[in-house]
Amino acid sequence: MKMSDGVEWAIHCVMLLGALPPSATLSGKALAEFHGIPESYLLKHLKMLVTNGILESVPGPRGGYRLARQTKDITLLDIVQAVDGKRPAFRCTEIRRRGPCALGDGAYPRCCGVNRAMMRAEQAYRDALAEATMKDITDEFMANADPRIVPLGENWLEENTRTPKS
Amino acid sequence: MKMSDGVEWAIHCVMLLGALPPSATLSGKALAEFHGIPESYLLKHLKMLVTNGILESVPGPRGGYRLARQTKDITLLDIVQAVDGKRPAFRCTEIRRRGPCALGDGAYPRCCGVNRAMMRAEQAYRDALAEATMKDITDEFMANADPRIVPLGENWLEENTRTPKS
DNA sequence: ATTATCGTGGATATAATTTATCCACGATAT
DNA sequence: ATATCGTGGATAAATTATATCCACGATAAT
Repeated sequence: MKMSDGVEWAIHCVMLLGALPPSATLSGKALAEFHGIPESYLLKHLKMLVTNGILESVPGPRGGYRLARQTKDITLLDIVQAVDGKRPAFRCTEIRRRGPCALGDGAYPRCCGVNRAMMRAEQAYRDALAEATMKDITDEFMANADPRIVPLGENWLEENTRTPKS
Repeated sequence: MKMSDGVEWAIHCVMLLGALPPSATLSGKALAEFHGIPESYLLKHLKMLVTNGILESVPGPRGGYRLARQTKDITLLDIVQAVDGKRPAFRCTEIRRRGPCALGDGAYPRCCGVNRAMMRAEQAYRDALAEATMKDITDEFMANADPRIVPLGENWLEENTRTPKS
């Protein structure tokens, strides 16, 4: 069971976009370069973040991506579900209805108990992800980062930040 | 993110083996037939359950598989980790160390905060799985199953159960 | 107006992983 | 001796993840 690498990319992109002034943007190209990841594939994931209301996109020159809401209102769960989808990892195939001892569909009014137990565990996972806001993660990152990184990042942002009219 | 179908197969196999008398076995073929799943692939997963000390295997005629310990001492976590492995779903690729603003390895003494948050969520998931014993799941299944299934299952078990010498 | 920049969406290729099958082998009970 | 059963390795097929490319519409600068 492996989560898409795009989730990690998306989280770090949201972190970086959270450092921008209001309404400013970063282009997909800039986001890819900053993180050293393939641009053409990252765009797919950024699009999913736009579709799910986590990012806004601005077309045209000086356009790019920016946060659609504050980092305190974006959780890891939001990003994971936007990029990796909302389908459960465990997919019940109704094994109990197969084989020589199975009965007709009417004999299984309740959801399979195995499935219910797995769903409970996945809910605990989602609850924990929903507890982690991007603001908390970003703050923790800034508090513990090597001091040399701050001016580097500020300098880079200054060169790459776009400010569209709208 | 999808979990291997083998996990569901393995759980139901453990459930069925839990209904056997002590030291009795079911062959891989019988387990596959009962659940209507491919035998040759199921054997791979059964082997993992043996390797991880959840099942015991008995070779030779009248051989097969049986539980290595009681269902109350087997949790969903045991089976999930045996079949699907113990590697985390989220694998940090250290994105922070890439790109134009990255520093040398010495600048990152602590584990990435994103990774730590994801690990916390996965730990909550594992905790929930460890709470679910196969005894609980089996008991719940028997209590809620259609009454017609019980004699069917008992009959099938009687025909397919093997009792090896050791 | 014209042009260059940028995100969107679809089509498509490549790589990795999952799923599935097969066969030779050793162990064991009849 | 022989038939049954699990083990382990090799291999193939199917599915999913990863990655690239291009035509298109929108926008800002000139």
